[in-house]
Amino acid sequence: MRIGELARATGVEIETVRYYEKSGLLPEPARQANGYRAYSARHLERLAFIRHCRALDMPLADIARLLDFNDHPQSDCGDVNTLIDAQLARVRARLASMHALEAQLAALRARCREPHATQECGILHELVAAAHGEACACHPAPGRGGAGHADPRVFAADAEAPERPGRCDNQAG
Amino acid sequence: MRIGELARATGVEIETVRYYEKSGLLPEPARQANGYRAYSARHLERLAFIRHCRALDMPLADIARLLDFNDHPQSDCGDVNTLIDAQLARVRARLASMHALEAQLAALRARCREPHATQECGILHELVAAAHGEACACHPAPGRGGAGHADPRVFAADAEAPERPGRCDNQAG
DNA sequence: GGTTGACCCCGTAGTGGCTTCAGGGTTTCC
DNA sequence: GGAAACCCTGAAGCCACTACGGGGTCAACC
Repeated sequence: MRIGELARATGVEIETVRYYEKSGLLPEPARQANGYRAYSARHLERLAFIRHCRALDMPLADIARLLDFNDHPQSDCGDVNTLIDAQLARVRARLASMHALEAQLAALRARCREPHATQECGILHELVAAAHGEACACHPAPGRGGAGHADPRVFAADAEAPERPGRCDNQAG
Repeated sequence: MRIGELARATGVEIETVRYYEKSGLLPEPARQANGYRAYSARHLERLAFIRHCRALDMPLADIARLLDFNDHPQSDCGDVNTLIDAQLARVRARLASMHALEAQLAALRARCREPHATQECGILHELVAAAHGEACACHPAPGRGGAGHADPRVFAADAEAPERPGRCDNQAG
């Protein structure tokens, strides 16, 4: 099985397959006489597994660990739970902030229904007002002490990040 | 106002402030005799605006365009609408796929309640089965024709991406 | 046998939005 | 006067790819 077939069979792009190999997720396949990669059924299986986990938005490092568990069935699977829990926590945190985000954007969009000069644009006025610290959905208090902005980092950090100083104690206004 | 004060006032990290300057979002400030950056109220305002837009998860390129509209109040604001609409569409598409994701992860997690050997781990079994093409929440059909996996690219592409061949017609099994 | 086109190889660089690092200088406080 | 806090710059690292450049291989067709 050549790389193109493998790619078609799993729905993973050829470049991505080579990338997984380089990153150590997919073992190096045998080579044909001409240097082409020759994949086995085991590769197909493993790549499909990776693909599925990626569809679950897991980081490659976590997938590597799952593959490792899979390769060593004797080990305790407690860490699998932890791993899935962490992923679930990440997804839920993201989901929560994205709901807030959607509400804000929808409200923002409602401020401007028809074309007009930018000067009177409700959207820009709202954004500027919010930036000034006036009330808005994600930025309630005009000075200090409010819940403040949703932290942009929530998409990257959250759940298992080591503690860091907050960035949301907005004092402008 | 030095960079540290600006950073504290807006809740943006110092490095990020410099990064925004380098990317052209924030105009270069004046310098003190010792070379330190000296920011004005206008910078504070602009950075707060950027921060607010980033909290709305807008790409920096879009923010640059909003700032440009803001700087030219005479222009028509139709593009502001388009921009917010695109952002809203992106967020909604992401939300939808994240909801599906959460359901899958929760179902997966339910397969494994207590510690045991990896060999009997319901989570791994489910993942492997799914990768094999057997039924699972995101991968219903055992061969072809199902809705297939959620496309990982949905987080990057979606809404306004140019048409591309689908990657989800999984034929493994 | 020459050409076309599909397929494959490799290494490197680019994406976005930062973050970190290395290696310095300046200011402030005790 | 020495330590700590602050500031500077440029470059590299992060993630998970994606794209590019420049080449080799192979089967089919004229």
